[in-house]
Amino acid sequence: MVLRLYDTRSRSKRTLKTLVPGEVGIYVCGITPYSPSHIGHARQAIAFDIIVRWLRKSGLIVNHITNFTDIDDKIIRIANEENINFLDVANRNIADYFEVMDLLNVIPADSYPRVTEIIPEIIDMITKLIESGNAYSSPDGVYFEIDTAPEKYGQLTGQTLEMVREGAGGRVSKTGTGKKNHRDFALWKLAKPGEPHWPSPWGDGRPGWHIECSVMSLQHLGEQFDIHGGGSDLMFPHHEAEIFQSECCLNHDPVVQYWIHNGMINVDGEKMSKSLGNFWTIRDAISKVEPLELRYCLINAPYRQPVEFNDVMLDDSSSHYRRLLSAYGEGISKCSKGDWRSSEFLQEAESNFSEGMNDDFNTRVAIVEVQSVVKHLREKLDSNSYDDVSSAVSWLSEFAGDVLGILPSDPIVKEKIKKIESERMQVSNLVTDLLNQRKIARENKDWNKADLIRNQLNEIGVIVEDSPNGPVWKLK
RNA sequence: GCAUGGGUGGCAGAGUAGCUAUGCAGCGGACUGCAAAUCCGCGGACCUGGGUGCAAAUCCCGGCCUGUGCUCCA
Repeated sequence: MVLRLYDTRSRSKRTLKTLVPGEVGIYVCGITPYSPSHIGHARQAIAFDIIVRWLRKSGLIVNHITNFTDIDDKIIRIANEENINFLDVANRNIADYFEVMDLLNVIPADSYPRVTEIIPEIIDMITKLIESGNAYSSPDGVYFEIDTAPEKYGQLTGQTLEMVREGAGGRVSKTGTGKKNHRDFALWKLAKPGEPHWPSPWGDGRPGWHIECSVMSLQHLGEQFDIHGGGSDLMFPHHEAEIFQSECCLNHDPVVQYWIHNGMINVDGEKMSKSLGNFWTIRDAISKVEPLELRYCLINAPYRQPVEFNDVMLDDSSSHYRRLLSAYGEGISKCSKGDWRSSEFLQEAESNFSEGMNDDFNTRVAIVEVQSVVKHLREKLDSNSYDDVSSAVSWLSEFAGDVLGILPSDPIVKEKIKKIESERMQVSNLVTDLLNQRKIARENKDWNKADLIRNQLNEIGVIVEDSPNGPVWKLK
């Protein structure tokens, strides 16, 4: 089967053909750790997590690199405010990132390079860019000179030099300083008093924002590599700057074969941002729902679309998610996994699922198939046909679990079931007693008393459901 | 202003020419004393004006609305 992905540069879906057959290198721009991670970071990490999972599932050996920009203006500002070292700010937020990503079931990248660990390599690349005539040193730093490679402008956003010249309007004047041209961007910034800095041939300072990614991708993935990803808000200027740097330094065109960008999160129809006050950290969200419910919510739309996020959306997706998990949990507690390939229905579901994923990682289509298998599983559970239950469970484990990452691992599911069992045991006698009383009341058609007992049970956290085979109860 | 996406039922959101998307919500039914859970069924949509086609939500042109980018941003 052929995997097609949407390439921002060509603005079309292209068949994935890797530079080295059977292997794929993917570089994803990570976070600037100046504050605890928000759900936009979660959406991005989950989107690329699933992309990587699917590439692996397709038989490719994946090398996945995600970076941390652990030095920047905002990190410095916060460090100064709190009177601590800038690395303390970065480190605590990186720790937070790893913690929440683990909760969200994001498989770690193969490497997480940090800017502060590759300063010599950055200086090397800047040196090369000066030697090749693409960069120049000025009184306040080193800049990349756009006019040395004008043909590379606007490859991702479609803008031309003229457009920016005109459209920049009032913004042009405030960018000045040592630049020859307002469109040039910084490779090395000389330190102002009190700022963290590293020595360089051009004076003490620190790297500009874009150069790190060119250096890191080169280091880990080579002079040319397959996929470069990131949020759509990074297309300009960050990723276009990377194209200038990498291609001019390495003399390859293109360095990156496929550019893929995830959509933003909207709240009330607008991009989530701190200034609008419509901001959710990951911890905000997972204080309301389980982490995997959040994960489920964030893959409801294909990765390129904006995701509309609010309480209602979160509630909606968690209610379906619970249905999925309860059917799955019931399934694995009743029988071991079988072989889904023995079922025609499940083969069909697999085929639809894979077709969706191969069409630019369409998780929405994939979820529809998951929903349909859950429905199928419910039917089989209700009719006690355990061969079918065990094959459906194995399908879900493979696709909803391994590929989409929305199921907890079986030990955790079983642990949870066990925990619930033991909690049940603790109240079991009391509940049985009350249920007997209720049974008698119901037999006497004393509905008031029966409902009173049900309310009483509800207060101690027990939900009673009357099935055709008598009452079933569970803990909230 | 320029660039680049999008406008599908109450909500979310697939679908690029002919065949029920799907989920949540709603309605009806089964089951129930009621409720819950589960199952079955139903209704309801393709921004607008033209064009091409036997056939258009789907292709082409115009209009309107809207998101994002052009400054740090996942």
